[in-house]
Amino acid sequence: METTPTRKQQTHDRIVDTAARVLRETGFQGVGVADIMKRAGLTHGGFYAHFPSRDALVAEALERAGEDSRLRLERAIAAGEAKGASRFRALVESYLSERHLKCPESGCPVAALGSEIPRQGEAVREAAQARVASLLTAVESALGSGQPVGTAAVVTAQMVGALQIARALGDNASGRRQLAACRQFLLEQFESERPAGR
Amino acid sequence: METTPTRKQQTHDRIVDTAARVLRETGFQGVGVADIMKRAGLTHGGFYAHFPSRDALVAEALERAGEDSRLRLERAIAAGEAKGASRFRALVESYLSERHLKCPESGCPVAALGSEIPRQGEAVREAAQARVASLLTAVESALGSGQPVGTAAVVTAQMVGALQIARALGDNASGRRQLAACRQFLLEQFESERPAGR
DNA sequence: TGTACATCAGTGAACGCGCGTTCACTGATGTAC
DNA sequence: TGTACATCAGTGAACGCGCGTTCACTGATGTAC
Repeated sequence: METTPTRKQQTHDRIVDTAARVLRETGFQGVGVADIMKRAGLTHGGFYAHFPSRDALVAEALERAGEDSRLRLERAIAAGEAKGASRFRALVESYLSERHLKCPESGCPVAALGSEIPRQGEAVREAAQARVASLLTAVESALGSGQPVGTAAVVTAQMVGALQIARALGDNASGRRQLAACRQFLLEQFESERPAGR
Repeated sequence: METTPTRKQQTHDRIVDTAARVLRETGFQGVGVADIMKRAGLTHGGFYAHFPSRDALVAEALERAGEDSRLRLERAIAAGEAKGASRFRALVESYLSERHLKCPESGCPVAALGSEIPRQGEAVREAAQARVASLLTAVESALGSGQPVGTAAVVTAQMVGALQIARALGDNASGRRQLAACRQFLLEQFESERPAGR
């Protein structure tokens, strides 16, 4: 029963999308009710017709950001496979790409917000934990079979840490060196399985 | 010419120490002028006799937090060596300890604040970059010689990412599993050099 | 098809609150003679 | 050693501002007949 969305649902969606971008770009505290509404082309007064509180929006935006990012990764993996790369190589090259370094607003929310998660209220923290779990699952599924238990945890930690350190260092030579070192290591270490046809 | 600190210098020091703890516990936005002064046993009015702005305090607190954490790590490494462990093992076991998981306020500021660094003002960002560089150096010096270029970057990324993901998951079984997986991997992979006397 | 009315989505002013910052003042410490 | 004064560190009230939240209202959309 896939009905066409009502006007209100469309607006709700637009607000969440806006917040999902701003959230990754400016952090949890950067999501202000009035600002998000303005960016979505609305006035702030209507906000509470859509969300019971600011935190509810943040939790929803986090979920949206995670879905965005997961789909983006999946597409990159599919594109890589089509070119003959392994799923794991495609994952690593996409996650640790210079594009992801430069554009947190369309990237992984775990990397963009990691250190702030433990300080959030319960609803937001739970939404964030679901995103962490989803990222771990995505990494697990990109790894070839036959990797020891805990490999997804290792790879995920390294990817998230690498991106954060590179972003902290800045979009310059030291940041890019940090990314490249981790990219190279992960591929040498874990790209065990060749794609079909090799 | 090591003079005894004046009364004002002592107070300044106490404020910075307080802020260095609160900063790691509650993040950049958690450092409020009035709150920090109150915790240091003062009223907020006197703040600007010590610092030109809130940001100046944050930058100084970040530096202090980094020094705190570096000294703590060095002591742990020395203690580990005394018990016959390699420097690298001591580093990893200390950085990825359950204590560090539970107590961000006395731990590494890069792990506690990583994702927020790119969004800070220039002075704070520069102080943070110095802390990242210092952490990379500490890891480098704990690694045995003969590791390929970029190994410190790899190890640092993994440790920072592991701690953040573990903290996001919470101080429970899943958080501890995350830590343990990375601890084990790092030791198996990089503990090449045995301490003197073996 | 056209009119009357109810419902709905969004507006904009207002609120209370906490924040960073400023400043006139006070009480304690230190110095000059 | 004791007194008079200058300097210093810290106090507490006040400011302007931005934030999350509330609410009476408006104009558009949809429904009944």
